Amino acid sequence: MTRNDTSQVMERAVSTRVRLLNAAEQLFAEYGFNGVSVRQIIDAANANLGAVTYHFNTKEELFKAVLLRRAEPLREERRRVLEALGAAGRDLELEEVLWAMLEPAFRASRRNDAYRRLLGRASMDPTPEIRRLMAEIYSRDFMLVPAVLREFFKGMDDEEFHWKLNCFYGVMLFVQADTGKIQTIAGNAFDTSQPAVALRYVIPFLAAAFRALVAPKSGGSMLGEQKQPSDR
Amino acid sequence: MTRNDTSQVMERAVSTRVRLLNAAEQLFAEYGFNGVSVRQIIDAANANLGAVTYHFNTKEELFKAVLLRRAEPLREERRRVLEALGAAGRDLELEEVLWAMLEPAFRASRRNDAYRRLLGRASMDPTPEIRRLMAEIYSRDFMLVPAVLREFFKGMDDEEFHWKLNCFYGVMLFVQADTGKIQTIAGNAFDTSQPAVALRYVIPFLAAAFRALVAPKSGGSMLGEQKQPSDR
DNA sequence: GTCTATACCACGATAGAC
DNA sequence: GTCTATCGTGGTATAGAC
Repeated sequence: MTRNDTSQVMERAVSTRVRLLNAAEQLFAEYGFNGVSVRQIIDAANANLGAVTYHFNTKEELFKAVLLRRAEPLREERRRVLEALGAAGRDLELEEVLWAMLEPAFRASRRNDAYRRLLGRASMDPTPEIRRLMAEIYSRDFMLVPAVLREFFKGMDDEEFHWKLNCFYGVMLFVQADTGKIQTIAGNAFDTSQPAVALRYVIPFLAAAFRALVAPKSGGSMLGEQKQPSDR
Repeated sequence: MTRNDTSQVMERAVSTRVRLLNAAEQLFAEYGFNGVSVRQIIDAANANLGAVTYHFNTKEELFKAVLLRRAEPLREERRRVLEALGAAGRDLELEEVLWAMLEPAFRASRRNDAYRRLLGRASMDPTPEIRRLMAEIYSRDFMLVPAVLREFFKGMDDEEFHWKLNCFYGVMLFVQADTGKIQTIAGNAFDTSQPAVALRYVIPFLAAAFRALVAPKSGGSMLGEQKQPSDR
């Protein structure tokens, strides 16, 4: 029946809501939240300005919806990879745990490559509203990393552990964000978009860094002192 | 004479141009280029909208002027520190070179604490215009790091060296940017604003990471492969 | 319920008065 | 050097078509 055929075509076509989410994901990833106008998004999605208000209310809630669509699958993937490692029934290596944290976030596909960059870039965005939003959506994921890694460094004091975590996030988010800065040094032929290659170099980098010894505070390490001791 | 007194007061007062630069530096550091309006800046600087056009032409050129004011002194400071190390007349340690790269950028003072965060945050900004601007202003500084570090790892192939550089920038810029993300894990009492403390932990982290061995490509490193060892 | 058309005020940029 | 008026565009809100 023609009516059936027509409705099937309608169902196969992507809804306005999803077209808006897809266009917003691409554009926010490329230009940041404040670098994209709602009108750019509706043009790319072939939609009307009011459709954004109807489906998402505000630009910020559209941004949030873009993130939420992928957040749960990513969380699930991390959980699955960690469990698969644990199922081996032996003590895990630090490198394996780092892999479980990074691989799901680094992985690219036709569907979520924009999300990978968006996640990295939005996580480094200074805007207070964006920072609040990221903390709201991803706080559980943030907590997973220290919870799992702390086991490997039980003797380490909190200050050192937190600084190493801080550096860890810098590496993870910067590689995810893939802003092209390294290409200004290494040249445009240097490809940072392949997750398997990234993991090959980032994991040994981070593993060695976490295992690094820090000189005890009392010791007179020349590195910790100021050059001019003039101001008290 | 009252005229003299008045003119001295006038001279002691900061010029509109400098008030605009100071206000813009603070606000851009906090909210990012696109997160601040010119009208916010002129309110904070007690200036008029037209004064921005007169002194800087556009918002983007005001942003550029904010960066340029501090860029040359920072470059000079890096050069000075490197030379002071070289003057010791011996082979440098990797840690000393890292210190020369990081300390001038991390150092905080009443005058440039906002600049430190602005530099880190703007360097991670995805907006194409900002990226172009940063490359234009700081390309020389970018090049200094690989030029100096390459000497320590002459046997390392380019791919590995560039990936390690990529991670290095992630750590440096994220620590500089000081976005407060780590505080959502470590708590608000965790202080990341002290350059001497940051250097104490970041330098051993990076030094160990740079020295880390990466398994050769041909070798069967389990980390480079997919999770399921089913094949073979 | 889903979307279109339109109006509102704040924004960046410009021209020109003072 | 400084300020005002104005233009096109931005995010948001709403009335109403379907």
